[in-house]
Amino acid sequence: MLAEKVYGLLKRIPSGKVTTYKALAAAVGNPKASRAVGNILNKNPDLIKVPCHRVVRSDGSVGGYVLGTTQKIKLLWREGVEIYAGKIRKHFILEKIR
DNA sequence: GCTCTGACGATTT
DNA sequence: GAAATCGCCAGAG
Repeated sequence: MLAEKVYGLLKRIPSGKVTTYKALAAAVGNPKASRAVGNILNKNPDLIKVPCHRVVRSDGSVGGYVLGTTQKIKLLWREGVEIYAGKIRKHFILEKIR
């Protein structure tokens, strides 16, 4: 099950860093499943256990969030991630997951 | 089990 | 460089 892996990997993402849907998909062995990954996070069963707000789009844009992108950005800043013009600074993007 | 959906990605206007 | 287009995959109905 892809969802299981995704959640597992997400928990490994350190605070102050973010990752992309693509990297996440690649990490589970399916680089093209980025879309599916987003779909999974969207239906995220445990918003507390899984830091889904640390996942952004590969182009640097924030992407979506159940509580709204605004809230998402807010959370990221709180963790030390800088975002300008709705774009995540690439320096904070963890493209390789463990 | 088939069809539709979507928090995406890369490419092409 | 922004917007539309096509392709991809895993869940949900």
